[in-house]
Amino acid sequence: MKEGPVIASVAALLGDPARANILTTLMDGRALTVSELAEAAGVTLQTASGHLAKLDAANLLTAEKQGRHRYFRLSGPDVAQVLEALMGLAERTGATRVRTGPKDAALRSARICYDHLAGERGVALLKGAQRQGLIEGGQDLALTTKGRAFFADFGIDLAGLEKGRRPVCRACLDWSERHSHLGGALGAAILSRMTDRGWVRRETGRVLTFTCEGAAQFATAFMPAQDHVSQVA
Amino acid sequence: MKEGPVIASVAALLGDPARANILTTLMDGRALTVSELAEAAGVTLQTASGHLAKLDAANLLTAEKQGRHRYFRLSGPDVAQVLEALMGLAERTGATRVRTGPKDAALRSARICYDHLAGERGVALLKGAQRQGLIEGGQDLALTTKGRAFFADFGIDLAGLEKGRRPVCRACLDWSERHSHLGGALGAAILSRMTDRGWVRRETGRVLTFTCEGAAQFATAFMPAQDHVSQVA
DNA sequence: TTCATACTTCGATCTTAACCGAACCATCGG
DNA sequence: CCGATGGTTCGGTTAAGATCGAAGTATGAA
Repeated sequence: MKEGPVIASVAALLGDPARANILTTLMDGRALTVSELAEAAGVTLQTASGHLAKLDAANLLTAEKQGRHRYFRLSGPDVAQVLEALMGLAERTGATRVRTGPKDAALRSARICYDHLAGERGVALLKGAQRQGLIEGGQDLALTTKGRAFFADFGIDLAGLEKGRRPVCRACLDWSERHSHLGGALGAAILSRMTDRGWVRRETGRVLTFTCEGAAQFATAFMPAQDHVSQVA
Repeated sequence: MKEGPVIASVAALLGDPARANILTTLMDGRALTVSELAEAAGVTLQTASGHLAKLDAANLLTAEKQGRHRYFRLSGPDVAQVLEALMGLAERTGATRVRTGPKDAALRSARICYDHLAGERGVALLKGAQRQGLIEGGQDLALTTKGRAFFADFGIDLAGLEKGRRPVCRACLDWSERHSHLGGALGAAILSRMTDRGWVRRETGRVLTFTCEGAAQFATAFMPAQDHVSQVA
């Protein structure tokens, strides 16, 4: 009738457990096949295929055919952002399950949000960068000249990033912490450099684990002369 | 299984047309009775009562009893923000209806987003304030000293706002425009002052209309020496 | 060609939940 | 105390859609 149904159709799409599983699985930014997603969602191949068709029709996913596989990925960072926002709401809702497993703790410590670092470490990264005067602004973020030098030194091609359509700095609200972490092209580039250097390793799902040395270097780089983040098992 | 269901339960709540209608009706920040919401959603009283109970249980709404009425309102600005975000997704989804009625145009021009100004005018307000150097930052917004003087002069008690828990400046993504408008305590205060002064009138639903004089004063205040926003019927 | 894998489409079943009628509480006005 | 209005609870109906088995299509390998 009014404008309600407009949001209802999207929300209904996200409201099915199988589809929600598919989407959250894709939140790490990778592209997965139908069978992989079916497994992740806990449904059969046919069922998953149907769900993916719907999500694709709604432009929440993009499909890519390679041989006899079809790879699906989130169609953009904005989709991931809405999903994170919903997780935040879910937390306040009380729907979040009480049993906080070990994997959950790992997730809170460090995880991938689409293609950048999230969780405690992600929030710490942004806070540290702001404290050091590399990035300024609270909600609309911008690089300082000092920051430009720092990240160039870190091995990031800023000019290249700025050519793209994607915003360089973007504050992305973290559902587990209550603060923002750094998204955007820069956030993605930083994570990419960190994996290149072996600071961090991708586990199953969205979990990221820092190597022992990686954690130390991360700390000296982004939060010098400051308490380090407590280690989480 | 995974973490999907966490978001699924919330999303499913938003995914029913009746409930979506209820929520979007409440997006103007007012508190409405069960019967009013039933009417807005196009369902009977009993049905609406059931929906409201669910939304209340999920902490998306807060209820307030007054005599034999029960007033419901959104439980916070963050709920409204998620709803706006979903509208944004809906647009990209193509689910947005093609028939763009006259009311739709009015909505795009100026509307209430929870308790602050949104739509073309809302975006223009923030842009103007930034251009004049009253507010700085792109995503995390902050008042400049010049801005503090300006809004104090505008009749806003900044010290009072800063005492509250609510962030003073907050960028809120606009679903119709593609830019942010100003939310937070300051956004709410500005709209409040504008209605006090008779610049703007609240229509049915979320629509806001500027008086002729109000539009002029709005323009001189926030976008001096610049093209004015085109008038929308 | 033939077989196997990856996926889609179709059809039937079955669960969920939205919906309303009717009856039941609560509050207000007299 | 009574009637009227606003809201909730209950039960039965109904419609939507999630699910999977089975059959069909496309790609790759042998």
